[in-house]
Amino acid sequence: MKRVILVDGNNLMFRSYYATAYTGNIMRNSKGFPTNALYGFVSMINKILNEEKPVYIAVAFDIGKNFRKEKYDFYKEGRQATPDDLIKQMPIARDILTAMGIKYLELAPYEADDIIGTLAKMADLDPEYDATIISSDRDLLQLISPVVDVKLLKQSGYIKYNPETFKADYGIDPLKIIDLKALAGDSSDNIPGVKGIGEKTALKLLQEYNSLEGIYENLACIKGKTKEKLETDKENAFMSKDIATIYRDVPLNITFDDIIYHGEQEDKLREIYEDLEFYSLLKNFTKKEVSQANLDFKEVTDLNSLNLGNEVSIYVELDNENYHKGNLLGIALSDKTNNYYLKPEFFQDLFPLLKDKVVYTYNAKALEVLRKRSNAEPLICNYDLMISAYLLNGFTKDDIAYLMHPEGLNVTFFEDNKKANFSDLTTLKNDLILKARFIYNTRDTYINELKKESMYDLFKDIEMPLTYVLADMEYVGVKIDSNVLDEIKEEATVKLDIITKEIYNMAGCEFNIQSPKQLGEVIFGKLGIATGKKTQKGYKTDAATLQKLRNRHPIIDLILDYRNYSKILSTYTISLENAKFPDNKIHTIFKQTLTRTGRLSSVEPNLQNIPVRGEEGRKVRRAFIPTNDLFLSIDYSQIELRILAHISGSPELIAAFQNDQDIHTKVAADIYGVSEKDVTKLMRSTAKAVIFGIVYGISGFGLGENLNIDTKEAAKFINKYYELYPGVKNYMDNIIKEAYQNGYVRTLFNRKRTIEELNNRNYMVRQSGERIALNTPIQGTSADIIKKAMVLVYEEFKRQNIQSKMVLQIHDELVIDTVKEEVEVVTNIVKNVMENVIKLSVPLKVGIAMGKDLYDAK
DNA sequence: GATCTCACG
DNA sequence: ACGTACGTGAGATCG
Repeated sequence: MKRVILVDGNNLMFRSYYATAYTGNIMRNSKGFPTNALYGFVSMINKILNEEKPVYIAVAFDIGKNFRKEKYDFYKEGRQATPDDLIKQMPIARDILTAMGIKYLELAPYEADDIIGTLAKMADLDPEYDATIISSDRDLLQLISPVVDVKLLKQSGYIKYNPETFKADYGIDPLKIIDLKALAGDSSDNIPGVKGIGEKTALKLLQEYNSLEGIYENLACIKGKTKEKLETDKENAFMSKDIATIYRDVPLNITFDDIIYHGEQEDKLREIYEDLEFYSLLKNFTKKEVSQANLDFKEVTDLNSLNLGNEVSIYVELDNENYHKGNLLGIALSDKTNNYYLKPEFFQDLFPLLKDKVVYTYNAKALEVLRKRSNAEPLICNYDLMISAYLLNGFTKDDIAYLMHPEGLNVTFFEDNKKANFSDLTTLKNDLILKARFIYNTRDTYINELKKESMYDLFKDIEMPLTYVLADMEYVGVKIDSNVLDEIKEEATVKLDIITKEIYNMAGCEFNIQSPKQLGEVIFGKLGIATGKKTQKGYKTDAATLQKLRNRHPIIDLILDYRNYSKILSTYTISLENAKFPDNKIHTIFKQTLTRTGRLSSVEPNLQNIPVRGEEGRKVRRAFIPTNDLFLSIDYSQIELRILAHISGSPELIAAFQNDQDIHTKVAADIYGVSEKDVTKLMRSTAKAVIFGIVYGISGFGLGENLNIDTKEAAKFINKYYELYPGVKNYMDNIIKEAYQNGYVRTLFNRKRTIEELNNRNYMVRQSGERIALNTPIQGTSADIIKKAMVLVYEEFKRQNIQSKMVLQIHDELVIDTVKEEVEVVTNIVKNVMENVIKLSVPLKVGIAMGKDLYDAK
């Protein structure tokens, strides 16, 4: 028996498109061409090829006029127009199939269904063949026969239907799905059916009378409203049946030999994937030939022979993304005319030769840390490609290969190189040369682009110098007292042991408390404490949910305790200890090119989320100790609100800050209409929540959830706030309008964020885009401000030969590892710089704390 | 690898 | 009727 695979291409494309379209950022290549539907389509086809190992396969598409529309004018009316972004991808799907060696079929005025129906009929008639149809469209189920089955695609996986399984599920024969539609109609195709009859009634009728014809012949036996409905819509019912019937005699003039699977033409497929930038798929190809553009280079064996021009680009490759521990693999240099490759051993001695050059690089921070590690002479790069690419496109990944591939320069991705253990030295050298050359060649373009986008100052005066500040902070690191961590670990372990036993005892069984699934079953199932909200896989068991159930059962408090200690144990003792270097310090990496707002992030480990709110967790801060004498922590007081006051120009808010009022108390007094001295704690904290929410674009519902109050009451607070501070409301409306007009928003320092979500067809996604538009200028400006402050503090420390070291930035806070003799001068410098880094219509204010460890310095 | 949960500003 | 607060990183579970 020969099996034919028949794929509903249209269905696959639509499905793939809508599977990801709602999220807002549909996948595009660097030229902005949409690729999301194609990516899903290709994945699906690959899966089919893998699972079915087909010999005969065809993919059917809709094309041109549609004969059903001719017959029935309202066919598929009311359907939303196919999005442009999807239409554009349709022809490429065909190209991909051709390159894959798969035949695709299309013929006007027929639909994909009809083509599949015709081929299925051929299989029905030819004893040598049977067929499998693949689609998520239930209409195709009518084609099921003893030799034709259907794989009906579901959200994940599929259901395979043959005549028996279909009947078991639906209670009718497959062909009767047509009659089902004739009665129940189909809103997606705008097939009317009989008004008032749905799937349930239709199935009952068909089980009794077998077919549409049978039903009408026995109309006399049918009672009541159903009968009336059937009588009224008889004409529609038969017309619907006609429309719903797949046409199975499309004049394709082919035989099964015409749809034999030929296998892929790798070069053609690769070309398409490269254009679409489907890197993960490209990786599946057998060993790619060495980078296409081979460049001439000289391998330097004697640094004296190196004769560099005035402008030089440098690229270094490490065997680890973590440059605090990675080893150097090779060095490439390019100047105006030449390319050079240098072995790692030349690294240290290279720096004196670069001293008076204008140096360009990719990831200057990594180079700088590496330089410090090898004690080489200082070098300040003038231009960094990683940073400029990030400023121009917030989605850029931290691998130069992603910038080069769209230009046809197919250097190996870091990930792949790592998997291959960096074993291919020839490719490595060649790739390195291409990278150095690329940095050099694109520099002017990027600089011009930055200027055009008004971000050159941000780049030159803030981000570039900041790279060196961050490199220094990371390299200096933060000392860890392992004894403190051990104590906390010990305590947490003991506590967890006790709590675990108590929980098991109360639950009446042992289970994995760390598994939300099992925990949910115990709380909501076994113990029946409440009717829980559901997540995708089970019940919600997060702290906010559990908090509300605290008085229902003593186990809840135990679980909250358990979670608290287990977080401390795993993330803040064990992992932190593991992250410690041999010098007893933690050297985090501050990611400078990651966030969409301009903030930094901190990884390996994250030092921006060390516990502070809860007392137990906060003790972890005792383990962070200064290398010098004490920690000084200086943080901005309510910087985001001050920025909101400034950019909204709200006179009330500005005045409040100018008078140095407690803003939460002031807003509470305003909202509740009482004098400030009568503001209670609860009123103040409610006002605080409202104020925070406003900055995020909160809704009444969200605030209600947060404060555990009624949605309407929460909405009242929000509206009251808008009334009191119309300038804020005005800002919100304007920035959103502006964002829709431009497609982006900017910070005070011109940092730009494009917001694709605003063009999304999904209302929720657009709403989210609006909140982003409203929040980004605030959060982003705050990030700009502290970044500039860091640069200025660093420069001032240098100028005054300060030995104290900036070691951490936590968004609105700087932590200085301070020499005790310098406490006063350091405090003054940092406070001064931070408060005066920019002149706003409200003063910037800082808070100062110090102590022998990070616990006290807060 | 996706999901849930929780730590921070 | 819909779903509902911005920006992050990381650990544990589970299919």
